[in-house]
Amino acid sequence: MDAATRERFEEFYAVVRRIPRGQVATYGQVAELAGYPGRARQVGRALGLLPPGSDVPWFRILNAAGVISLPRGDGFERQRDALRAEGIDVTDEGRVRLRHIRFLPGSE
DNA sequence: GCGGTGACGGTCG
DNA sequence: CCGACCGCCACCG
Repeated sequence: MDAATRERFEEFYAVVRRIPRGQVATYGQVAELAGYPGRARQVGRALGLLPPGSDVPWFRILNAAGVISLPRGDGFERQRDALRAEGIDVTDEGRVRLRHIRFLPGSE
């Protein structure tokens, strides 16, 4: 991984850290806010590299449909539990009401 | 270097 | 609501 990529991933993390408790954002939104529109895929890649116990709230990131994108399994359940732990309604399928809890810059 | 893969997403039908 | 297509890009075999 080159320096430019690491730098970009750090910028993604910085955006994710700004998302308030109880709110969520989409991969594409994080990429856009970081200044890299169209690179939603790399946001997922970056979040996947986070070590356990990171201060980056990776679990507040969902896909554009408002659904957890992690494949079913331990990771999927950890994210679902983390969201519920902060009062967010999440269906067993991992869907939230995006329109109601989406992070909107400026409404912080 | 090439092709496939995947924590993605907008557009169309 | 769903699937197909295409654009995106780091990583892997």
